[in-house]
Amino acid sequence: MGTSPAPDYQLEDQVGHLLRRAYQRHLALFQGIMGEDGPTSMQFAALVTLWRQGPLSQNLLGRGLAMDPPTVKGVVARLMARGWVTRHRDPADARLLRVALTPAAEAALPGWVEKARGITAATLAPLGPADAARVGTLLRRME
Amino acid sequence: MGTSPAPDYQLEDQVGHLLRRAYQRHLALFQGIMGEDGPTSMQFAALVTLWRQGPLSQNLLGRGLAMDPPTVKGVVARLMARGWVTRHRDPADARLLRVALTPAAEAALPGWVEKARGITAATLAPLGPADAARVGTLLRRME
DNA sequence: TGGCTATCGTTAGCCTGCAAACAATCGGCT
DNA sequence: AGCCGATTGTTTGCAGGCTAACGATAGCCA
Repeated sequence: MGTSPAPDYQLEDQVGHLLRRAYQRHLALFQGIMGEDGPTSMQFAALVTLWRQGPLSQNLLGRGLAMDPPTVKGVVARLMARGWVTRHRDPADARLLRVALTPAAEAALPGWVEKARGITAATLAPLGPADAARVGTLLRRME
Repeated sequence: MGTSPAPDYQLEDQVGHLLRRAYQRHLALFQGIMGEDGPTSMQFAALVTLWRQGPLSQNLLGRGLAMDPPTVKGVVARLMARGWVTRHRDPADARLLRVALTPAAEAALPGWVEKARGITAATLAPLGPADAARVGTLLRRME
């Protein structure tokens, strides 16, 4: 006679589970719309950040994206391998690695941003415009 | 003269980014409250599901948790290593691997569920009760 | 019976994420 | 000059997550 399962703890009702599921669906939409040749979700986030802010140190880039150093390193390495980013030591401060977009990435970014708008729209599609705005506000307060 | 960055595409406003950040914060709270000796987020989800539903095949367990087969395999392997779960071939259907809780896990589960309630509360703490309910409803519609 | 198809699980390979320990560099302060 | 603390990046090791390709079993149906 083990303890009986807590009858009022429903996994499917927990915020954590709901957040994971919603993010999971978003990532699937991202990959589907961006396609094989496009960047992954985090790769795109890094590229857009570099586009808007110009070359950044690995560390600063990571901070803007809420990624810890080992993760940034991996993402940047894959961006380099794909030819979308270069990495050089900062001459003024030898600790920094300046990450910069390549021309290829700059050329592709406008198209990717358009797709990204579609991805956001698809993620929010089940909600009306008013609820889409609401969920944005609420999630921002939960960060 | 590269194309100028899309001025109205703000990464921080995209649902995907907000979902990731909120989930990230939730996981940090989970780990902090559950502690070193407790299960991880997904390990706990698996254990609770087995508690409520009884022994399940690996596949069914994964379906209940929205995990694909390779991921389930890893989670179950770690649960076995921690002594919280056993795994046996189903005598009636040789394809199935029946996963079942150990007495150790059953004994610990009530305490873990209590902590899990605290984790949900902590995740939703920035919101009032009304907004907490709202975000649940909205996320469920986005799944 | 024999074969077809569906289901279940595994492997390999890739990507994201975290903590902890470590090396290198910089800046300031003595 | 010399030291110390802060910052930056790396490595290692672990956990989760996906696709694609593959073997084994079960169930059905000709």
